[in-house]
Amino acid sequence: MRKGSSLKDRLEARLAAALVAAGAPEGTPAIVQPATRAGFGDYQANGAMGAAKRMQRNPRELAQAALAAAALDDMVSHAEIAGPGFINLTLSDACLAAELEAFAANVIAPQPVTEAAAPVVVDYSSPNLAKEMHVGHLRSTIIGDAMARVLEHTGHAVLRQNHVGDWGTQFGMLLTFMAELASDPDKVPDKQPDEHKVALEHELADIETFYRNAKERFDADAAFAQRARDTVVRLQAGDADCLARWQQFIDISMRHCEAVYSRLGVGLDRSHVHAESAYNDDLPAVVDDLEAAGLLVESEGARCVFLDEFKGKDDQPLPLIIQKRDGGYLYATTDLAAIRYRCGQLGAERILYFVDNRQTLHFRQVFAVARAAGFAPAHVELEHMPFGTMLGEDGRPFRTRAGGVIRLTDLLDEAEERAFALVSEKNPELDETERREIARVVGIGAVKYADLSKHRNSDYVFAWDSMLSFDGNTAPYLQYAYSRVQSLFRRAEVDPAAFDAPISLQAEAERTLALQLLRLPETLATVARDGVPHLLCSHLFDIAVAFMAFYEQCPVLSAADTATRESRLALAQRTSAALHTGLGLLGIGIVERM
RNA sequence: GGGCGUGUAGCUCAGUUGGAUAGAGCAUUCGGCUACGAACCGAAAGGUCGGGGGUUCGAAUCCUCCCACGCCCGCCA
Repeated sequence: MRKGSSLKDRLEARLAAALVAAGAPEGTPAIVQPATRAGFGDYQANGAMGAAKRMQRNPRELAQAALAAAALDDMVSHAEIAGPGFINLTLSDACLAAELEAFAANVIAPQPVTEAAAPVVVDYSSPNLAKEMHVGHLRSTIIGDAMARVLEHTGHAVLRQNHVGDWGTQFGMLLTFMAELASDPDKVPDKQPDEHKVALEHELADIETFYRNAKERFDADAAFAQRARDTVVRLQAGDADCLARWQQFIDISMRHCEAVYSRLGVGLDRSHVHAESAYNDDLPAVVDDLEAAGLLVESEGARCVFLDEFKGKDDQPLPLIIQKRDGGYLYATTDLAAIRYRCGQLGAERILYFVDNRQTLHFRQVFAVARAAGFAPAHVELEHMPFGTMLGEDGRPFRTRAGGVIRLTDLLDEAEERAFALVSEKNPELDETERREIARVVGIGAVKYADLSKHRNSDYVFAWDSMLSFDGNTAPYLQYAYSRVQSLFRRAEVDPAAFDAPISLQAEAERTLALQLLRLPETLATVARDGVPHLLCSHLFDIAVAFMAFYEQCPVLSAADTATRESRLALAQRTSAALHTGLGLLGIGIVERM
């Protein structure tokens, strides 16, 4: 049995083969899925109906023939044809017990990277270093990070790529403002009188404010604006002075990001940064390649690629601008260079972009051009994994009353504060240090889960209360379930990591829990394929609900006999491992008590 | 004007290549702590799946037309 293969996959493979054996065309899927209702067993196969229709055969007969040919006796204790041709399957207790036996190896342990697997590149977070990270960066950062973990767990070599913006036009403005402050500290805007002559380093401690002040200068002073534009040119031409100041700014801004990543428990560090500027030297080569491929066209002074499949207003051809009239490059050029690098140097077989859905058209164009230019060979999958825009509670694109954004730091502070108040109320007997630590894990977890648990493609409304909710389908519920299992082990005085015992499923609640646990691999496979971690959230929630029901109905420590007690402890142990692993893949922490 | 996306319970959202009686959480109502931790559990109530038409054994899901909202459509990223 292959590690990580799900029960569903195995049933699917056997029934699909059986359908073919029963006369269906090669490649006919069995369409196995969890049963839609309890009375229908554990899994159902719906493929016979569609196949029979195409073959003009009686669907129930085909289903019956397939079921016989599949010979599922080793897995299934009861099977029947229902309705127009559903195949309803009930897994045998022996099968469930055997699966639970191998749980640690098949489900919990990461799948080894097999074959000569080419790496999957995950492009996520990618903040613009000109500004401070704000709540709008949560989705890309958190979802991308969870996906990187899930892909690794399911046996892929993953290369995280943080394509930070460090080379855009705004840097001219920022560097000019920096130079001005360095030479004349009196120009520091007097937001507060005592900040009048602060050092540059101190000023840069709040990048968001720094950016706003620079922008104000830019908008108000034409001479300043011109100097800013000149600075961009000098920077991109490699002027040593500009580069030094740029480096200083980038370092400070990167440190801000790293602080946020660290608080969020996001697995990004400097080794994953491959900034826009890193492609600077490649850009002329990208242009040359496009030229050589005969794709470049000059239009209104700019060099563009026009592809037939993209039309703009009035059916006019839609350009992808590669090089501006003034010779400057744009983000399309950098994105093409990145694809060229990731395919050519990194040898990627799949590249995932966790980027705002407003860039959908941009990526469709860039991908198409990358194919046409040969930067991305046909076997490489380029996938934009778009996510929704953050809206305010009025349904308009999000802003604070001051027209700004909410800094991630402030959101996380608020989350921890609320969690601390809650844990202090629920468990005042814990000492403050422990309550602080619990508040940190619970608060951050709640924020992350709020983002992870929704389908990434829908817009979402920024609201403190829903983001910091601790009730219902939230991270704290899952963390609570985990801490309850741990409590069981503390009382039983056994180490869950070392404990094991034969499992025998008697009560209905035990069987339900077992099935939920064993479905984890099929969920992980879907998440890895489609980039949808919300399915993992909802599955972990199902596991937690099943555990809570089991916990209510099935006494563990005071079970009637030792065998039952140990069997239930073993089931609890699987639950603990599943929650630990699942939350870990989501990047959400756990606590032993809360 | 064209393209992309969204529209499901009062609110926030699930719904996996079309499957059987559309599911959760919150809120509401009712019940459960001398109990392996009540951040919990059980139950009830709540739906013309934006609207019309079509495809078929079967549609929230596929096709078509319409409505509402959001985003994108040449030198920002």
